[in-house]
Amino acid sequence: MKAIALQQTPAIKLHVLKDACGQCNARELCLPMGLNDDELQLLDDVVGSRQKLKRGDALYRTGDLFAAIYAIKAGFFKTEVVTEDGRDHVTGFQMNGEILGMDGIGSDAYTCNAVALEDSEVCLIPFVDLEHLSTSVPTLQRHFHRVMSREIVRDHGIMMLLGTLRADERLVAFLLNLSQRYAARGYSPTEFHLRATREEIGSYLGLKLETVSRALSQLQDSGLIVVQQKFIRITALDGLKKMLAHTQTC
Amino acid sequence: MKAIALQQTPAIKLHVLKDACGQCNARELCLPMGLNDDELQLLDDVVGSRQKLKRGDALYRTGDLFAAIYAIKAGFFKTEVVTEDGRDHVTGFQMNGEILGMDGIGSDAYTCNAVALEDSEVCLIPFVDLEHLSTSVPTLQRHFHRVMSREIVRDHGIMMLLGTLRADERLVAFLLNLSQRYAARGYSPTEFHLRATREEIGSYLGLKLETVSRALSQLQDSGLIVVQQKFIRITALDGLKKMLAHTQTC
DNA sequence: TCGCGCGGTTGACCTGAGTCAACGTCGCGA
DNA sequence: TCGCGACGTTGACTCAGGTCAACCGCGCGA
Repeated sequence: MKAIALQQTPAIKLHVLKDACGQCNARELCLPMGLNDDELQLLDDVVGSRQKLKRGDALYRTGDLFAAIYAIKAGFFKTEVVTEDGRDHVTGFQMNGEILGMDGIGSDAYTCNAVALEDSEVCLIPFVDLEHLSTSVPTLQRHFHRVMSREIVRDHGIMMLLGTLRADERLVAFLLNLSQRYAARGYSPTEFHLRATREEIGSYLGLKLETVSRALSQLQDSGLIVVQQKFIRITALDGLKKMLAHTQTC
Repeated sequence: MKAIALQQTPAIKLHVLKDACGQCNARELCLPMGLNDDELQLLDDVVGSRQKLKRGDALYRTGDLFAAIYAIKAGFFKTEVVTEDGRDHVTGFQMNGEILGMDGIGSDAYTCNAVALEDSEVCLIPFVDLEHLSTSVPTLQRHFHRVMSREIVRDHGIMMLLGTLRADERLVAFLLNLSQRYAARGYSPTEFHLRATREEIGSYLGLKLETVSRALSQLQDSGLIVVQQKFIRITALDGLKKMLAHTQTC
């Protein structure tokens, strides 16, 4: 095993230099998922420049011409839709391995703002190239469709949340979702930093910032979590899950 | 003009017999949008059986194995997500020319129920065939991506609605959306029948059925609409639009 | 180092929508 | 034709979450 790995070193070096998908620690969650080495190489050729963003920078804004989707290499983003009359609403929080910009495909312009909530890095993927490559790499085509479909399913989940859950239940669903996504990335599922403000979380959950603050305090008083500003420790994961599970059952 | 049309009759007859996309009156809103005649023929070959549904029939249910998406030829559907604990939530209403089933792509199983709200007819499109064809017909590939993307954008709009609008504003947004979609299909934008019950509308908008009823009555009292059971006549389209536009502006 | 401002918490009060209940109406099947 | 059941409307009351306001504390820049 070791010997084989060593023999492969030169080829791997090349990848490292290119800083490509094959070496990205988000690859297993990202677009390359399920691709073999050859297909991965083809995708590498399509993935364009990396782009670094500072906290607060917008990756794209509503109305910007659509040309590419973005894979998040590292960092944390929010997407928000804004109406003419100034109302805005956070539609999601995205972390490494997730894809940004699919909202732009339908109208050749992005329909929301994507803003970095911490210093971040993304990979630009020109959409025409991706479409072209996916005509010859069925695995990639299929996987891209899956990614889009899951975005739709995710949105349905949020619609359900916004339409049927109480304030504290929404908060719990949000925390459990974060917990699960951090776990999938090898981070602690029970200790993490919120990158969003109470106001952004509130916008996402259809609540006011005061309500978010109160609900967090209440969960802390119940001994389910510990809150220190943006730091969250979940002390009773099962307890949180139970809060969601049997709300209307009994 | 007339003569040319007559000359084409034999070819058209063939299509009519097949009852295919080329003759479907929903084609301009549906998957064939933007395809030329040759491409249309290829798509026709892929589109499988038609399927008729009675009011109340489910086209598919949560957990059913995913194999196809469906184009609505005629009729009206709702999609609803259901949780283990019995909560359910209507995520959308679909009419002719729209695509159902894209929620199933991501996990090889449908993630919601699609139920006919009136007698309806759909075209079954085997998904593997669609993916295969779209590798050789870029226009189709691109259009399918657009359709999925628009679904995402639509969902973002509903999230905004659920997160930020008051009950009466949600109702108005819902009515204006229906109005606009009927108009796009050549029906009256100001007179139509709701196919959904007050409860289904409420679920969609994150409201209780009583609130929907009250909001409708209130809009009628304001002279903006006339409600007779499921029949709606919009008497002041501008007035409704204004209700949404300048809610927080002044 | 200090002070300012942003983000967060908490309390008091208010209101929009939910809840519960009674009643009306339409359409269908016996 | 009648009666039943599903759907819809309306009223009275309740309460979850919004609003407004005061205060705290941390971090950043002068």
